[in-house]
Amino acid sequence: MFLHIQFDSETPIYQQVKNQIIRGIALGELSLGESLPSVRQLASDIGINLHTVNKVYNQLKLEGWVVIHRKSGVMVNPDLKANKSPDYLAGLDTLLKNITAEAYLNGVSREEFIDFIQKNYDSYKIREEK
Amino acid sequence: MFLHIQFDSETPIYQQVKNQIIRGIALGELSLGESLPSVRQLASDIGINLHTVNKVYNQLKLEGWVVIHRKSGVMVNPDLKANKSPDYLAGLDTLLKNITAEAYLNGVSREEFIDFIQKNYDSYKIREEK
DNA sequence: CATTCTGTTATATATTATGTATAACAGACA
DNA sequence: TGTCTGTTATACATAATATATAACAGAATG
Repeated sequence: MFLHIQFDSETPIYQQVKNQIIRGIALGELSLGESLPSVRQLASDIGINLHTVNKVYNQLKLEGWVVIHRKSGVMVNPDLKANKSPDYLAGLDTLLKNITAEAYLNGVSREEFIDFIQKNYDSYKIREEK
Repeated sequence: MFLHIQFDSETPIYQQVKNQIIRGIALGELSLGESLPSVRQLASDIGINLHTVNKVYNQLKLEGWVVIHRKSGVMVNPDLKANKSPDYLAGLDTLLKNITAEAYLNGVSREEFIDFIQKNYDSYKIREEK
């Protein structure tokens, strides 16, 4: 797996795992329909508790990123749907307002900021399941 | 004051207050050198505890957003300095990678995203102290 | 000098979030 | 029958968040 967890980070472990899985899908490192490790396997790989992984998978399921079948386990949702819900957009709005304000005050120019966003977007490409 | 706190939010109160003060500076709603309410006053206005506000002011001081003088109280730092430290930039990098990945998967186009960033930046302008 | 306002510190308490530990359950599959 | 899945239950420890009450020390003002 491609996960790198910082155990001394202020960001909770489960949040780091969750973020990296979602990013993995966007980058195409995880294809749609691809199987993810079992809760026990991933927990063992990272060196964390089973329940922490289970929490991640559960949230990913609730948010539609993965589907879970008994026994077959967890896989990236083969039918990912765009979710521009009002709640999501409202949260994104607030988040970006705060981040850009701080970046502006810290001397990050609009051009720098946008260039960074563009480079990120250019690296994203959903990889279809085979 | 211009603060609007959502008490049912997952975002901690102190974090909301902190974000809104920083954003207030970027928007020019707070001028450099402007006095902020005392810890007790602001706590009373919002309807929260004195210590929660004190925590905010303390973090803002440590990060250089405000200066605090005994008795004269808290004011927006008249000599704000850009802080593009490696730590800050690394945190911003990780944060934006995660946000853009999720936005991409949720169907927010690069153009939409960038347009939003631009409009934010256009609204920022530090207001100098008089 | 006494009052009043500052931020600050100290204690204590309550609730929630995070993470771990151990165990067991039920479905699916070989 | 084992063995693998996710899932649930229970318990525990630690940290984060927020409140409550009280007191302290510096600075300004009457």
